[in-house]
Amino acid sequence: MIRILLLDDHNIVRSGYRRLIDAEPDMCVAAEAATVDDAYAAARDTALDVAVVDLSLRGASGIEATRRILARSSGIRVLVLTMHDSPGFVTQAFRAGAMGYLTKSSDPGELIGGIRQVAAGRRVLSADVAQGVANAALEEDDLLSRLTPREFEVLRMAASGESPPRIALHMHLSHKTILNHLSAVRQKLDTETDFSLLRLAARHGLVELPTPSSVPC
Amino acid sequence: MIRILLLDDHNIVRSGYRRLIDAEPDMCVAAEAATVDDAYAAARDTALDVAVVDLSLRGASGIEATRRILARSSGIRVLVLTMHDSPGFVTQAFRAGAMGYLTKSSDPGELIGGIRQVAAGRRVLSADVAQGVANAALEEDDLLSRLTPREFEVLRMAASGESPPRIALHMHLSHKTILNHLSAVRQKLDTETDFSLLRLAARHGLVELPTPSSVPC
DNA sequence: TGGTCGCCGGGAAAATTTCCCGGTTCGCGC
DNA sequence: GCGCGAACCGGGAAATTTTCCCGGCGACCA
Repeated sequence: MIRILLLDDHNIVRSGYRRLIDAEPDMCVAAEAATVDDAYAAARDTALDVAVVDLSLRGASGIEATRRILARSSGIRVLVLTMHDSPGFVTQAFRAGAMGYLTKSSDPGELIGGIRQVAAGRRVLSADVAQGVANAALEEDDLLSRLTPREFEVLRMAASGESPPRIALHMHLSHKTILNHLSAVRQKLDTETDFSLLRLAARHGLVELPTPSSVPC
Repeated sequence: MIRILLLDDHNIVRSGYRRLIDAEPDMCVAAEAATVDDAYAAARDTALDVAVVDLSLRGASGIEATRRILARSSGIRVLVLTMHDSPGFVTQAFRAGAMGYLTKSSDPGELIGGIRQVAAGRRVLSADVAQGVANAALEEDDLLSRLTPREFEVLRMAASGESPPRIALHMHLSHKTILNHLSAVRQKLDTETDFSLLRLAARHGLVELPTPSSVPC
């Protein structure tokens, strides 16, 4: 019998997983957790074989959860189950010690099979995700390093919401120079829209972005 | 017997919901869909009582789905089930004709109960969400709520990084119409730059933004 | 000393955005 | 039914912005 811990902050989603898993004769959900702390406590107090972990949790990430669960409990394996399919997440997860990575778009059968694989000590990776990882590993060099320091700085200020005139004022430059720099940035980073440019900047940690939790404005 | 349509682009999550629902004696999942188009087709071809709709779909949003489902099938009621708890989403959903709004953090019992309520023609709203909506309604009208559904949808796609031509293609509209919508959005929301517009959208939970962790180092 | 590079900014061409228009559909009150 | 307003679609022209190209400056290096 494979004993399983579910970590996902959505109650309903968790309940659904439980039904899926409990329907299998050789596995059962031994614990549920909505937060990293709860999961940590469960891993300490309960005998477990596999932890099924969501990455996008409120507060700390599933990566952190993975690390903490593994640090506490020696026999356990972690299977990440998330909506994200970015290569970055995948490498982060495996680096943190996960044994498997599935997206929520996978077949329910893949989840069941994946749990068995992971419990047996084998690695698991969604086919759709593997493709992306392979591509990223080949081509992806850090885009931001092509920017000159000045361009980098202008992008940082623009991405944090300042308007070009304000940036110019702040940097004691001409309005026009800022626009020229921004133009160069757009071209070097090959972005179609300013939206995608900002997303790129955010992905590289250039700016911190507001989260839905800070609603009032 | 309440006949239900599930619309969610995550296969595994959908399967979980199905288990939850099929365990009830008086309801059953009559159709599943991963895309708005599939849901539309299902609503046309199948006799249905309630549609359980996720808001964050790849491509078009659940708002759009809600409108299209309701337009096609007269007897059906829509229950939105999503991770988002921002007031903007809630008002958009009800404006599109939804009868209920639950977050995934709700109890599984609330989903079951909510389906029964909605099927009976009563409105349903998560307690946690109601709080936020009430606050937003009191202190100031939510910025995003001044947008029309169409503008909302265009903003959502643009903010998630799609280029205007791609959006036009996806929505079967003219390139020009998208630009006009975006222009209206910029004006209504009074943003100086597209960067600040995207930040605003992110703050209201309109899009999920990439985090620094998604880049391989 | 000549070459390259980053940086600054002006001016004109090119592209985009904004603005305004007419048309359609839908829902609502009368 | 009928008028009314609102949302929606999209074309065309004006207005604005972005891009492109330019010259000039200082720093670094072979």
